[in-house]
Amino acid sequence: MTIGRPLEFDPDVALEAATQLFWSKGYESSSLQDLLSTMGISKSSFYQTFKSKHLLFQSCIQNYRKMLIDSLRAQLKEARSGRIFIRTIFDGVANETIGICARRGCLLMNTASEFSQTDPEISELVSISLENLTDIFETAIKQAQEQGEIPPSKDPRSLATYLVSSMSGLKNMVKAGADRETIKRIASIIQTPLE
Amino acid sequence: MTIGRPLEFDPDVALEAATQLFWSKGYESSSLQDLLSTMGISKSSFYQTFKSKHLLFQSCIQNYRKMLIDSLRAQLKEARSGRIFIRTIFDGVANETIGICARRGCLLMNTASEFSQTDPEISELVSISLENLTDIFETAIKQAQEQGEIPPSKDPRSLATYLVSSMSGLKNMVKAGADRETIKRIASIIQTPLE
DNA sequence: CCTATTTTGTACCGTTCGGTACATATAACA
DNA sequence: TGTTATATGTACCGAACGGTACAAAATAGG
Repeated sequence: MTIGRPLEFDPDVALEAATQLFWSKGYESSSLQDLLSTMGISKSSFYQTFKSKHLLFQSCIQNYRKMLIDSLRAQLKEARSGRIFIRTIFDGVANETIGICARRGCLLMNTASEFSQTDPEISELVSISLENLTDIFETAIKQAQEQGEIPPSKDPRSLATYLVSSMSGLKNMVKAGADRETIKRIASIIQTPLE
Repeated sequence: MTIGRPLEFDPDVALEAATQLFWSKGYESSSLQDLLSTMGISKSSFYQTFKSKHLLFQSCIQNYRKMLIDSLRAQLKEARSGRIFIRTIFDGVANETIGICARRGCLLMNTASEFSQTDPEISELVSISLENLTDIFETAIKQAQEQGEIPPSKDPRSLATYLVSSMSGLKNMVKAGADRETIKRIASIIQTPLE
């Protein structure tokens, strides 16, 4: 057992709460007060455990990255084919126009947009995360090519980065207020280069 | 002649300077001090002429919108065809990876991302501006269809919104740090649904 | 029970935030 | 030359910002 007074909160739960807040409001607009309320801890505990707002944010990005990548990997594994996986992901964005957590985009893309290379550590984290994302799409594309769903002539890596870019744009359209049907139509067109 | 002491600065020049700052740093991260230095005016003049930071921002979006739309319209007019216009626009994004004003994306998309529907007036302004953008792409697509460059079977409006979405994603990839060649490749794939 | 170790509550830090009040300066008009 | 109208300079506002100091509280080991 560790010595000293035990923590009165679960750091993982608090981190997840912070991640959700940053996801919804971005870095600058999430004040320390906002974070403390959302995480349900005091200022002392905050700085004791997470050191600073900036370091917490980095942890949140890592947390989000892991969550996202794990989820996508699981979905790809369960999907009946690489092509279906991609279709499911893109068509699913239309559902982000409704609900309580709607129109918050993707934390990684939001961060890329908010910081745009002004912060080295953040840039590095975002870059790595986006590469992970690209890797998954690339895997899905290669699978689809083996399954004859995508022409083998197409370069998987290029298509994958194209999909990441397109996903970023699509999510930003959601943030801009586009309706469900519009998103569906765009998502459909996005996938035509796969044919 | 107007009565009273004359302005010691050109409001249009100051507005343009503010627009550039908001474009580079976003709304929240552009402090009043930043704005005053960039615009080259005093706090008194600022509030006298522009009322508030928020109202100034709205004016800047209008200013940006006008600038962007006018520029695009002119380019479309000069272009040898609708298809070439689109190609020029998308391939040109690769150049935004270099230079002093690089990686700042598009003020409209940046604003959509930063505010994501939290501010009614801003949302409205962004929506209208994006519609204007879509209109131009739609015009270009229709021209291209008449010129036999794009299959007439494709719906111009859907393709246009797709292009807006794709442009948003592409610019965000630039902000995320993607290199010139990557952007070029993505830009190329983005245009395949036009064939 | 005492000490060592860690967490938490409370008060406080200087800075910056966007915005305002008001006196002063500069112009046109009578 | 006042008078009126507008613009600028200076000082200031309360609130919020992220962050820190330090004492009190709670645990484990001796």
